Amino acid sequence: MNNGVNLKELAAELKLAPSTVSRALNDSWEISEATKKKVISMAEKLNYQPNPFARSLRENKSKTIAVIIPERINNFFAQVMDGIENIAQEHGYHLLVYNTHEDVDREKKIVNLLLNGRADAVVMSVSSQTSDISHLEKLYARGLPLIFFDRICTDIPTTKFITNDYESSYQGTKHLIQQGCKKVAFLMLSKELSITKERHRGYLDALLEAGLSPEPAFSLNCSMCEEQNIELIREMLWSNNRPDGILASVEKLALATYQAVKRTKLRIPQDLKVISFSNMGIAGLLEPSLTTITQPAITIGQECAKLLIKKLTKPKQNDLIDQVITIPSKITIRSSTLAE
Amino acid sequence: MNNGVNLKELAAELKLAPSTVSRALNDSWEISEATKKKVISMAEKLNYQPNPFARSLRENKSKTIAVIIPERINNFFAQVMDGIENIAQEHGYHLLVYNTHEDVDREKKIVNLLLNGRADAVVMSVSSQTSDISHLEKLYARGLPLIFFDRICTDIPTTKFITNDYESSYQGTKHLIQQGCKKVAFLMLSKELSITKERHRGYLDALLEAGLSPEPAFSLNCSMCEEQNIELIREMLWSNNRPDGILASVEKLALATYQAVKRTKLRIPQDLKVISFSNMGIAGLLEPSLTTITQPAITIGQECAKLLIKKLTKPKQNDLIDQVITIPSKITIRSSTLAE
DNA sequence: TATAAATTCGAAAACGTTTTCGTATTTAAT
DNA sequence: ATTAAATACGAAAACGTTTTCGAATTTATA
Repeated sequence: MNNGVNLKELAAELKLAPSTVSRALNDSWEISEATKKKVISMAEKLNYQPNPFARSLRENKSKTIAVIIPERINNFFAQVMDGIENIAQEHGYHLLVYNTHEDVDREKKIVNLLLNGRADAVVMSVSSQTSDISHLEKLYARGLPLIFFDRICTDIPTTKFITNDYESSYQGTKHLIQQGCKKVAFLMLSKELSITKERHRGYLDALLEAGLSPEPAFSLNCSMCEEQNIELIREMLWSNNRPDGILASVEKLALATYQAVKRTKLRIPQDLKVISFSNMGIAGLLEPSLTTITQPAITIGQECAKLLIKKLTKPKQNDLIDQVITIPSKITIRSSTLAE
Repeated sequence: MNNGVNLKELAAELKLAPSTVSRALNDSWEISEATKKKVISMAEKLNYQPNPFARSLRENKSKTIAVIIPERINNFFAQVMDGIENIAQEHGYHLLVYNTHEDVDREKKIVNLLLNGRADAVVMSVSSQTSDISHLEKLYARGLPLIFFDRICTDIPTTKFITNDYESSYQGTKHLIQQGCKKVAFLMLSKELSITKERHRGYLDALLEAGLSPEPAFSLNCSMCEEQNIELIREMLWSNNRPDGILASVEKLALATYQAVKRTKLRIPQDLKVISFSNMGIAGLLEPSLTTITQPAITIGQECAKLLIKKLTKPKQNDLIDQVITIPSKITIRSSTLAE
């Protein structure tokens, strides 16, 4: 409401020109130490707060980064956000946060909102329903620094941060096989997602290497609806050719699996072993405790922010070159994959 | 980077004055329908995007709401955020999100950052370490619309949204007693917090009503350190005068309790019954499943945003009067409080 | 001592909008 | 036909910064 004192008033109080005061506050070499001190102390006394919009308008930058995630109630994305915020706060950047709720239309609207330069850069993970990427291409063409993480968009030539999806999935599947599984199922959110493609490849390769033939029906394409997923999994578990192991490519599908199992007579891990990509803090408190592939979420967020801020502060030297940077996950073995 | 076409260029293309174009786009009555159509179609053709900072500077508002929470990896706060974002998106508002990590110093820095008018309003839940509220008073004095939720600041005369903390806690404690508990402990994050005060009152009153004398040692003041909390709780459970029931005033302390119990020979619910304020989606998947008091998080978020936006769009008619609005929680009884 | 260079500051433009004020044209009223 | 009012638009100011350009004073150089 009341915006306090502005630069002109501060200058008048000091009997100086606004330009001088501005330079003094920005520690310009053109201003003597004596006046700098006077200006700064008066600014503190009057509690001067520069208007961010005037500054943004003039400098054509907002010190703001937009973050777009598909889900907020999600340990992985929440941790990434914390990582981004860590670095951003350190450098005086603000965070505009948007949740697409896994909805492409919402994603498009949000991306279009960012076309006007409200944020200096965008870091995002695409929704599971995103196949048409014209909105992202438009954003990229606009020249706005753009970084993807986790669920990346391969066709946009910029830097992406992911975990070792293929390798982790391969190792996870291998672990299931080593624990005695013969029929391993793979649970995915959407075939479009970069992570499902890579993780599915790792899953398939591990099967083939073990001489197991991948059953098409065991690659289960789930939806966004929790209850639907549970029923889908339950049906698979009730079929006469049911899997004895499950690799969930995202956390929520592991939880859906646990719920589905509760609707059967099956026991984990005796009848069904479960491993999942998950950043749950309490995987050890589930019954049975869940074997997880944990992504380095905070690090991923930090690296995204670091790179972006480097690009923003030294635009000449740094370009977001078209590359995929991989930070490995960590497998934690718990009861859900215990051999008998 | 490239900001596209601006108002002046758009006006030149149309051979009109910038003022006319501005008015046409803002659907002013001073402009004829004919020119409005011309302007709008040309604006779409050239993909004109108004500069948000120029607009903010001129209008002295940013269509941005700042949200300050103490923790991001927290089901309750994540749900509240989703609720806020729902309403905000509907009305074209953007969300600046800040996480204090339960740290007062961080909270102060963030609040000071908002003093310059970057956001049109603030909705927040204070950190557990906040006792000195001078920074909040300054923010309030600044005239910025300010709303608290959950962890409120009673001394700031504005509108606050909470759940029925006292009543829920009272009922939760009563439930434990009804299930046979004679010695109920209360776990809190910090004595300063509004929610702990209210929830503790409810706890005490339920004990007194049942003729049970509150044991001071059973009101356990925990810290922010997960491991410390677990040990604190474990020690309490190992004492020769251990509680047989626990009411956790926040979710993370219930989880700490579960971890602590795993380090003892005790069983839930046979030796210890547990109930907790919690918005976990998977309370039913814990072993044993956790009896919860679930706050109407999404609704709280939505109501905060609704009220704030009403205040922002019709500033004259709406004031954030000094009142506490209560939206009741819901108790879901599960295995962790089952009587033998 | 005269001149060049360094130091320190001010005036004004610029960023891209919205809005106040003014004005020309058209329509209505007498 | 004359005047009043309504309609439709333009010129310019304003929002609060930063920065370009210029100028005055002081210091260094010859």
